[in-house]
Amino acid sequence: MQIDLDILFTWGAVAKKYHKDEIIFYEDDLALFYFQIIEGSVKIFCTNEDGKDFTQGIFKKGSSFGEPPLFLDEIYPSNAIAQEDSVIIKISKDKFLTIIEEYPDINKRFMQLLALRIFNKTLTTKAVVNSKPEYRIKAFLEHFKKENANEIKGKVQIPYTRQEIANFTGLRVETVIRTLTQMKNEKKVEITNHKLFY
Amino acid sequence: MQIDLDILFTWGAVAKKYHKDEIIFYEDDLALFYFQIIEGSVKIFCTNEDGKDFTQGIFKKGSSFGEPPLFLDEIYPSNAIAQEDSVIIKISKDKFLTIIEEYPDINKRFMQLLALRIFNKTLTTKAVVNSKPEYRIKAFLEHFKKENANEIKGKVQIPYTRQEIANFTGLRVETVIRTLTQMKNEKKVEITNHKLFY
DNA sequence: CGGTTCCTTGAGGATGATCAACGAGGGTGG
DNA sequence: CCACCCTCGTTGATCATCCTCAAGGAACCG
Repeated sequence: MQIDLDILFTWGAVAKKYHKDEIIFYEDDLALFYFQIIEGSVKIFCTNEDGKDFTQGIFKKGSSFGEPPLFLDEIYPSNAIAQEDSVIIKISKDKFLTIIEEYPDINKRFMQLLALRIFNKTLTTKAVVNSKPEYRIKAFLEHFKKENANEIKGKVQIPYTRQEIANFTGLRVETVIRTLTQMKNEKKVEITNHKLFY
Repeated sequence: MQIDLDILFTWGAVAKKYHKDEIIFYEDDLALFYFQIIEGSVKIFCTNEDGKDFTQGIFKKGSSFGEPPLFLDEIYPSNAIAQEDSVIIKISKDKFLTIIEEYPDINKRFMQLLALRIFNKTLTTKAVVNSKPEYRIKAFLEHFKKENANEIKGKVQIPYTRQEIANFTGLRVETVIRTLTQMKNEKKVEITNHKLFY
């Protein structure tokens, strides 16, 4: 949970429903609100000139998203879309910034959150700039495992389609599939019944 | 200037000289200090398995670098090297975090700094994941111009070698050169006497 | 002038993208 | 229970392009 719901509502936040595939904000929109997910999930992505999507991140229940531009008077560098029917709480930028100032512990947690985002983006960039598909996919799997690090031991099922992995890694579906079967033969991943484990 | 030097010294910071090409920290080192450049410049970079470097950023006089892991008890995801003989002020992580708590305006500026880094990294990732060399280079040039945005009007000279541009974009030198001459023919950049203008 | 460092060009090869087609599973309605 | 559809996974053939390797030229500096 990012900011306590009581606090958000006290300061005048409102919850809004979004249908699956509804756009929450567009690239180049000015950032005017702080968003926090109460129910559902949100994908942040960019589209390049030839229509290929790149997934910058997926955010789940309890997470906030799209905060950085709020601190900068900037536009969004990516789009946000509801991946499923979702309920999202919104509060204006000004109020959000005030909350950040009023509550030192929230402030501190945001600093850590931003630092973590940078850390992860550094790793992502490093992985993605590397041409080799296997390296990119391994980095993606590693990252997923770390995020859901309940159990370091043992294989974890990867709950993404090949297409989604392609969008995360900047590869094409076919390349993802071919690389994964290769990795399977080399025992680097496990595939049972089309389901992927790492 | 990131943190006022008086404050840093009051809290027990020390300045240290680094020679050109001296490593300041290595990837996988635990982050123990806050660094701020008094004189010189620092390059943050990663090296991938086949020895190719990727430049994550270059920091100049007055800037801090390598802060995100301080907030996270994390290791560095990249290396830092002095690009020239430099003087860098160091202060322990604990003291740095204390300063952040004690001075609200410094806190605020750091929040903005981290937000800006995320914003830029989002753009970088977006550019780098795109296969087309021209797009990657254009994004790099755009970014440089924005950072040094004294004069939006008119061409700016790009003070980097082709190799450095290659390291920023994840391309090979030859590809950078060929793409640049192509862009020159299409009047997208200007090249005079091997010097590049955008 | 000799030695670096950087820039440039060409030829060839490796590999990911593209295009086209098909297979497999799951859900729905008749 | 079956027929249909829709999404997801898979495979093969071909293409485009960036990388690689090799060589030489240009600028700069002591």
